[in-house]
Amino acid sequence: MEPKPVSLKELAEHLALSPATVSLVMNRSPVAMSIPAETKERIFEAARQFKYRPNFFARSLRAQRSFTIGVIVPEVSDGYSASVMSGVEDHLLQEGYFYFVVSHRHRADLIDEYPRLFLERAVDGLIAVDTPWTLTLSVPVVTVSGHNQVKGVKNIVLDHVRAAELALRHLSQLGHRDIAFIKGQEFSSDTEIRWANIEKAARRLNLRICPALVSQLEGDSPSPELGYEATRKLLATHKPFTALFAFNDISAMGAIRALREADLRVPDDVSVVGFDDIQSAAYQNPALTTVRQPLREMGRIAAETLLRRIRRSGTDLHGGETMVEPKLIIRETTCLANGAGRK
Amino acid sequence: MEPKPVSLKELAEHLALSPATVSLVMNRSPVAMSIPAETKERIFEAARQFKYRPNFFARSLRAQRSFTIGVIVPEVSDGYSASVMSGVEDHLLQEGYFYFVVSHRHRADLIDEYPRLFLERAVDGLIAVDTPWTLTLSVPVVTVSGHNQVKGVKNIVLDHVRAAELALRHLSQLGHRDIAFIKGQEFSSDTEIRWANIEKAARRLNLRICPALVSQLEGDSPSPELGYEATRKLLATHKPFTALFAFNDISAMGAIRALREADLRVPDDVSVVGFDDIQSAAYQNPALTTVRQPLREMGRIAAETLLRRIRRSGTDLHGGETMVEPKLIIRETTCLANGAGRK
DNA sequence: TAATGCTACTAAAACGCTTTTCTAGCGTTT
DNA sequence: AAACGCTAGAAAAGCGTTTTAGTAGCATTA
Repeated sequence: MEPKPVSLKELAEHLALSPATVSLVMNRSPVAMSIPAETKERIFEAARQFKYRPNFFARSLRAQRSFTIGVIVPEVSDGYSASVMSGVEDHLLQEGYFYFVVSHRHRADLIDEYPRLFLERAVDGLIAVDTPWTLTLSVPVVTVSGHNQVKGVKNIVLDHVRAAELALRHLSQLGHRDIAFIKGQEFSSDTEIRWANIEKAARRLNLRICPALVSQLEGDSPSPELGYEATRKLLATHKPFTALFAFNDISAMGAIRALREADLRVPDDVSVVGFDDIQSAAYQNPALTTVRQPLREMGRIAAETLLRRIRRSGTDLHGGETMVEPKLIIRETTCLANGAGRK
Repeated sequence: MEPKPVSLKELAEHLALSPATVSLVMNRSPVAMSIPAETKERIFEAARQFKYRPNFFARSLRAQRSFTIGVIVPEVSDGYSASVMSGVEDHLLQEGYFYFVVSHRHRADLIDEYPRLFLERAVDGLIAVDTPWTLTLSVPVVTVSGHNQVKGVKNIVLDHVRAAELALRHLSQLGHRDIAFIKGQEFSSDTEIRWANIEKAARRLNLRICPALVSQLEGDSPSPELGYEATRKLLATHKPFTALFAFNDISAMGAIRALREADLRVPDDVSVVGFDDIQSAAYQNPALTTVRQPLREMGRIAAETLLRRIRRSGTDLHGGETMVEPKLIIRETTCLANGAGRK
């Protein structure tokens, strides 16, 4: 049990100095220049001895700064958000900031309410991960995978042009022509841009996208179940395909299970490409070929960007994007398209 | 952009009342009983109109309460911690609390320092997840999977007796006698108790544990790589085994890969049992048989327990445990032991 | 008629810090 | 000797609340 904390006033009293002097010295204020080294040493020594810690609220109340930021994600226990948070944390703690986390679970009312609550808690800024963002707040905001151009809000995004290109070129080079797709949920902020770029890349590569071979994730559970369902629908059309590009690794896992249940071998009958490269992707059986997003890196960049904006508050609050590059990780779920059709 | 927030004093001025009155009414203090309903209505109306929000720091400074708790985990992006946090968050936000998260990544210095930082930030309590805990602090502490009996600290734990029993009885009933084990890392707080109970359960079931068939996770990466390495060591002994009980699902995934590479089929040649039942366990290929921990539930219980303690601060701060029950989830990685040996 | 009680509020302290402005005492310059 | 400048620190305001202890004015009671 730590002893009852000592206040600045008590410390000053013990030193026979005024609180002002002690505060000035402790904060290494330029005003304390004229205080002789000997006195300063006495103060530091006493602070050490009594384990003096400035009261956080008193300090924040004065300074109107909390050294706290808010992070809003769809769901903490989702691997995507968690990876980003890990990067955010890296940078933030190192800079003396703490952060609050909230999960909105795609409920529109919470997406609206939580930023307000953050503001009430006087956060110095906030980071929205994979969350549709439309507000301009009185504190800096940075998004990860936000695609709205909101005044003053900076988006950290993946280079989706390149991501689509990487995946489709890979499949195309393996000889795949009949490619099925699983799009993300409506509410997922990457869904739209990702799909638009897939269409563009397909056109460039002369691949035809068959509408019957496009399925979509539905529901907001972060489990592979959704990919499983989406793939069952694809299978139900009885339209043959030799490759499947899933919205993320989680849904790719569900897809593989659905394919297996339909007696289709992966990759021999159907090649599968995931997205994200989460931890367990490499340890799937077979190991998942996927487009890696540098999620942790994106979190770190978001945190850096946010702190920079907090520090030079006022200046350069123009929005815009910072792009990071995807990388194709080829593992075992893709191979040459053999005879085209099946069944 | 929200308008500049209005203070209590300004609001009072506008109403031609004193700040005290407004505060009393806003907080529904019993002292405000004598204020006529009409005046109260005026106050509420003005508050609504000006979007009055009490300044968080000023309030906390006065009340010495922050409505914030600290959560310390080994690593946010690890599925185990994330699931627990999800449960913690559920309860906390609903009760008007926010929480800070920090990851110590098994660095002893951080395990020491972060609680101090939390205290500086004036958290009302804290939750330690899968983290060795020895401190008695001035605020309530609850652990998830902590096994030290620390004065005043409540541990939320799994019923490890039953967990070991469930897994070993299952394997035993399938005819397995040569069972290999992967223990957790030294630093993982469940490692010791889990292993002790496995030994006990084995004795009860008349299973002999061969020391050569006991491997251990090493390193602090949260990836399946560690289970892969541990299994390679097991394989290197050339001692035959027909079943493997891994420390968690992640390491089970690595184990399965190592077995496959050694041309061993799962489950035909070796049955594998995991632990935790993380999201993707059901979607492994083959789907993982595992001992489910109700992680989210444990998080919720931890949060509830903590808030209860914060509220009746002072009373009943005795430690002790709250136990939750595991459940065996039988999927596809276990089957009857065929001919005993192999190779 | 004086004491009592109620109603509808207010005054003021306190929470613990930061920061600007001020000052007493001393030595130095002109 | 008056003016100035420096050193070493102190005083005090202010951040925005909460809360305890009043109090002015009126009606009721003894």
